Amino acid sequence: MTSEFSIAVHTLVFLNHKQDCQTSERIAENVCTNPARIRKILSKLKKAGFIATKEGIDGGCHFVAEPGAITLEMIACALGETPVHVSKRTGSLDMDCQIASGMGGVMDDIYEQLNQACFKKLSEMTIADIDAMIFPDAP
Amino acid sequence: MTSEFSIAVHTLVFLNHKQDCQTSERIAENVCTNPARIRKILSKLKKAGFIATKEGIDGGCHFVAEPGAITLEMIACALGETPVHVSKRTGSLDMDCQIASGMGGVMDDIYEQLNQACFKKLSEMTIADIDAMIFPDAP
DNA sequence: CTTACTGTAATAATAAATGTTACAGTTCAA
DNA sequence: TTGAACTGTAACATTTATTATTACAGTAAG
Repeated sequence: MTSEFSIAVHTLVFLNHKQDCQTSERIAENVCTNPARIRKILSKLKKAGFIATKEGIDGGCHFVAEPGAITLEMIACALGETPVHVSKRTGSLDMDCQIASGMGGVMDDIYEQLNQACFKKLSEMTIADIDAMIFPDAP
Repeated sequence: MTSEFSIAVHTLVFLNHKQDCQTSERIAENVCTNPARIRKILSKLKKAGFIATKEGIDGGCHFVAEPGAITLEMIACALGETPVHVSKRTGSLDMDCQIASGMGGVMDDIYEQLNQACFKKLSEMTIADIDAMIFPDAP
């Protein structure tokens, strides 16, 4: 998982809380990163239909979805995140040994299962849930 | 998850299959990496009691545990792996905003839950299971 | 037509993972 | 008792992935 995911969740919680239009600069300030990175992430969140953006002066973005309906799984998907991933495969397909040639695929399967387990967990949490963790005394 | 985990599992399957003593060089060859890396990982697997090593000429290592009793969770623990981790935290504790100061901790909790889900999955797979995937026609 | 934004790409900097080299220590056997 | 073939471990180099920075074209409002 990259920090894009943390940033996206943070951003949505922020936009949900401040209902008015926010600029990428204000969001970046709250998240502690730079506006260009925020805009790149906003663009994916917009494609997924979670937020709406407005260009030009007085532009910015705001939350347009139902916070209780947006799960962290949906966000991770919108970003194309893979919670568990390993770049290097061990062994090599063209080796004349069932272990050396087969372990790469077997481990891929296992990581796939781990990802499914993660997505299942993420599907059980919504932006509304996170908001409630940050503001436990809200009405 | 780093590739150390894939290498460790591959190594244990390899050692389990070849019951005799194997050098780090042979293992490295099968895994497609270098002997020094293998030795570093073997040292952790040894501490966990999965293998025994022998120094000096004619040295090497061999599997000493019951393949059906060694789960992938035990291996991941022995290596100190964290399946899901994000280095950067968003926001900052000293900011005067509940979201900016609180999201870091909330996301840490979530990643912790994902890790638990992964470990649970990993606890359901043993070296014997992996061996059976590689050699489906074994007795 | 100027100001304050978004959208996006190119590039730079930083951090993490992996590979390489080196060498002291161990064991065995000639 | 010396040398060959290993392990164990650390230091360093390289590669790859992630994050930050800069830049600029496009848009909307006044």
